Amino acid sequence: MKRTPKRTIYDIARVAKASPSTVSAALNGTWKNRRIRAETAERIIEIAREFGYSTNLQARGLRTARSGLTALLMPDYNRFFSNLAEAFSTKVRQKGLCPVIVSTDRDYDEEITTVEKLASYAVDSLFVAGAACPEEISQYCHKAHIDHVFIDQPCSLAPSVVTDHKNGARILTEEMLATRREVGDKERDRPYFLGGDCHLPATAQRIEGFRDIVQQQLGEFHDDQIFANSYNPDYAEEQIRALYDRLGGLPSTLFVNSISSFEGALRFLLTIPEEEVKTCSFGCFDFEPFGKLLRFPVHMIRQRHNVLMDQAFALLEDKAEPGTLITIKPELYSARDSNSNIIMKK
Amino acid sequence: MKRTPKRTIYDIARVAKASPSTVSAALNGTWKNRRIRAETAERIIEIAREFGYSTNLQARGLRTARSGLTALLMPDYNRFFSNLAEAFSTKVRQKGLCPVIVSTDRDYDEEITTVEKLASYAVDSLFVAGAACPEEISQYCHKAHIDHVFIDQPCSLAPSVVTDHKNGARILTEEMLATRREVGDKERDRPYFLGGDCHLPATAQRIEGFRDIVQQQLGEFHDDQIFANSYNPDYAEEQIRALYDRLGGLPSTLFVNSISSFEGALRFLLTIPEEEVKTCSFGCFDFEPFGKLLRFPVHMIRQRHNVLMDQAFALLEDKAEPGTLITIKPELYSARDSNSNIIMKK
DNA sequence: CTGAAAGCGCTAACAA
DNA sequence: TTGTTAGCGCTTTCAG
Repeated sequence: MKRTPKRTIYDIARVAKASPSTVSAALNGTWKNRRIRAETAERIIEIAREFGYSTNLQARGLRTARSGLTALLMPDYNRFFSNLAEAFSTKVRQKGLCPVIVSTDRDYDEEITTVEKLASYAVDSLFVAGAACPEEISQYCHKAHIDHVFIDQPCSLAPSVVTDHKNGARILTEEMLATRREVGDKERDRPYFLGGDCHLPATAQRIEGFRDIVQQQLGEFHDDQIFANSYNPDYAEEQIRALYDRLGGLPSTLFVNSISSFEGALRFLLTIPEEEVKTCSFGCFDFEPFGKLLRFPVHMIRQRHNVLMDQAFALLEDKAEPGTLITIKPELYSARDSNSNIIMKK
Repeated sequence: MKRTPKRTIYDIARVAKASPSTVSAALNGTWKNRRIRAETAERIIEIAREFGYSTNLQARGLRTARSGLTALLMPDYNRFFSNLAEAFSTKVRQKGLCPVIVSTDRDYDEEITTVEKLASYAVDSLFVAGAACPEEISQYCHKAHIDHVFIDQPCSLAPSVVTDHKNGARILTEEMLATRREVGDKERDRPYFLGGDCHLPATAQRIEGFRDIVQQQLGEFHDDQIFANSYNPDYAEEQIRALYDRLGGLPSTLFVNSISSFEGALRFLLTIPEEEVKTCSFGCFDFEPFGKLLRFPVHMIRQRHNVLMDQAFALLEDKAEPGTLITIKPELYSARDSNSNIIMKK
């Protein structure tokens, strides 16, 4: 059954009446500098084709101390990271390299051991998205001489590319205010911010942007307009219910931070009449295709996964300085652009 | 800056005053059979720890003609495949191996070249999900002596595990019928099937299951209850609109095949009053968390990605025969179980 | 223009 | 109980 004992360059060399080194050079393109006769090279390449030869990448890797593997480390396969993974995969394959994607479940130890394992395979470079412990990872990579870059969650010891949360929040807030209908009640006409964790940088920056615009356009802002103690959908559900009860209705403007919080809010919204829901101008700092298909308008912010990835590759190629931080303004998906029968101001 | 010229077993051997082979054995567990003194082994392991030693996996791979890499090939990162990828990743890491996930965009050539590349890395085994060309992939794997298994899209030349579409459709149809409210109009009370491609096996099997139950419970069935010429959302949108116009309202039971078709249907549903939408019993042969958060009941079918993956691993471990086909009954997410204010029969 | 030979780091016979 | 040794398949000086 061993019909294919796997050909090597030695087999080819024998048939081509050339030496292994010549074959090697011919096959991997180095033959121009080795001044090998084009004719010889072509002959070798032809034989290799006939043999169905393919380079043993482990052998090459052992010899060159590289591997042709490019790795992406990420927490899980939620929509955003899945999109990142897809962009990554495409890019890496275009370069003729092999993508290795490992998810580590936001687990500190898993992240470290995974990086160690990847180093053992001599991956050429490492992309780290949404890391739990960026600094440790970066330290290890430096020690192991692995080029690396951070995405979404920055690291002070390496180049990073992240979403511009503050400006994203500004844009979203502006759009919410531009499309809202005031109800004439002071309390209900104040914009509210729901969900996320204000102790985490991403949420904190979004709150900043939100506050900026609110203050600028409405003149005043109070901290009790913010409910940001958890990403948990249950938290969002509770808070919006409480708010609804207190105000005697929905606020006219609600900034929902993340899809999970939006899910919680939606669970509450199911319990009140559709007409009421339609009176509120919603913004969601995250993107979910189904958001366009609800029976009320929702503006959404989408992280540009492709741009983030492109920039990450660029940072690596340019061998950017450790501290380098690139921020990418996210995209607004305005409910105004949906072709739905949603009701808005005017 | 080359502070870490990377330790090898030779470095350890020197310090431990042992031979490289002893070190090797001690470090990879083979030392029991090699009858190495426990004391020696421990000493070696200790030194390795101090050195921060880690095995060069490319060298080991070259020597053993294996790699410790386990690969998953899939079309893209949609929800289902992302879930598969996550299950895969977790399982592989548990085994101490390294997952390699490559998406090939449903491209025939990409699939083949990717398999070739993976073979060049001597991956230990290959999981292929939703393949465009299963047979070719399998042939190549056989030639290259790579253990492989197919998921979702079966292959006659290798073991496969797929979803039981027919029974899934039965379950879904039963649930839709059990929860529907008839409107008293003969035409509108016939169940309809929307979306998918009846020339593809998956859709064909779902139609079979749908028809089975409809015939069994309602006695009659006509082919014009089926609209299955495309997965495109636009197609679904058009067809449901036409149906609505013809019937003078929604049917009381609608089986929507796949999330993309559901999206199309939803676009139409946005254009009619909520009260009308609530009169229809919807089923979707796919799972989407937001489906539970709509303002009307939707029963959903979810492929058991974890079970599919578990079975795929089992097939490989048992070295299952080439023709082996395992079918997995999918899961029903009944709208009856959602804690929403949806309106149903009774 | 081309070949010989060393060696990447590891494992597994085979000796001892 | 341990050491010696021969490669795995490739790339890369160095010598022609």
